[in-house]
Amino acid sequence: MPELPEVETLRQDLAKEVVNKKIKTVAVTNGRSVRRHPSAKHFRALLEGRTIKTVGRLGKYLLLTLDNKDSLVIHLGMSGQLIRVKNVKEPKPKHTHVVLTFTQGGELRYVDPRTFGEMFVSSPQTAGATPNGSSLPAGMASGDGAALRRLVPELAHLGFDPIEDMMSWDRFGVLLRQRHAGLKALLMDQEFVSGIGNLYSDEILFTAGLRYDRTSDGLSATEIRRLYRAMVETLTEAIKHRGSTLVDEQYRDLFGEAGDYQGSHQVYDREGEPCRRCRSPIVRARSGGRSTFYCAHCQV
DNA sequence: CAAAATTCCTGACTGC
DNA sequence: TGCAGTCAGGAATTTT
Repeated sequence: MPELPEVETLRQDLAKEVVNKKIKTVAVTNGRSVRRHPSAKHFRALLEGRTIKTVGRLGKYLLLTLDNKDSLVIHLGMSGQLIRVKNVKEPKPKHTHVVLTFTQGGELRYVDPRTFGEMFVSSPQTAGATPNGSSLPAGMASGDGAALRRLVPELAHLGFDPIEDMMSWDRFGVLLRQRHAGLKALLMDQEFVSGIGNLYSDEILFTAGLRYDRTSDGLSATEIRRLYRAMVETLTEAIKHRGSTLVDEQYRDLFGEAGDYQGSHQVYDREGEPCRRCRSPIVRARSGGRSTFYCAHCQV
């Protein structure tokens, strides 16, 4: 399941591949993937003829801004893939639901077996709640979280982006103490911090040396600092490795290549295997309906 | 058959 | 009693 590092990898590649490309046609073969729109025709009409200007990201959402200030928003859900194809003749994989064909230079395909993901076009002006409708800052390549949020009112509820929106440990501590939630649940709460899912929350908590069920308002100053550092470092490292592709998972980058970070996993999906730090077996627990992996010795 | 995990929704429970 | 926050559980989904 693509989380922040996988989505960021996609963003970087999309920025090189589709910026300044003009969308000639849009084919929707599964309406569920564009379910926010009244119809597939509506979705198509908003995209055809538009040119992609920038590629941003907020949490797990990709934002392709268009030349008319609308944004094509993409969330991959659990099994979504974006594939850049130069040769339009290439056979379409099963579960290809949306295809954007460019005027010159191939197409962008959206593939999503489980259809939890979605695409939609957002208009800053019509969606209201944007008093001054200020336009896109020139030269914005990746995400200025505040600017992106202004552009896409549908994403206004998302919490800060841990990579784009840096903050002090003090500030992070204030946010933690405003809540009284289990650390894992909080890290996965997209309204608190956006982009972290089951895999990376486990990895971050291992690196921080904190158990998943510690409460957010019960951390010492040192622990707060460790958690913040672990969050930024883990995600940054995973981005360097172009994300995680699990054995049974279907995350692939824009060109169909696997990520490389799975080999660095400390706890995720390692039940019973020795902790890389202390050799004691990794424990699997259940939290919020999800599998949780941790080291009972290293994480306190 | 169960498990995997995303967002959204609802109902239950807790503390003040 | 009510309210806000937290949390568990279910739906939608397909593959292994």
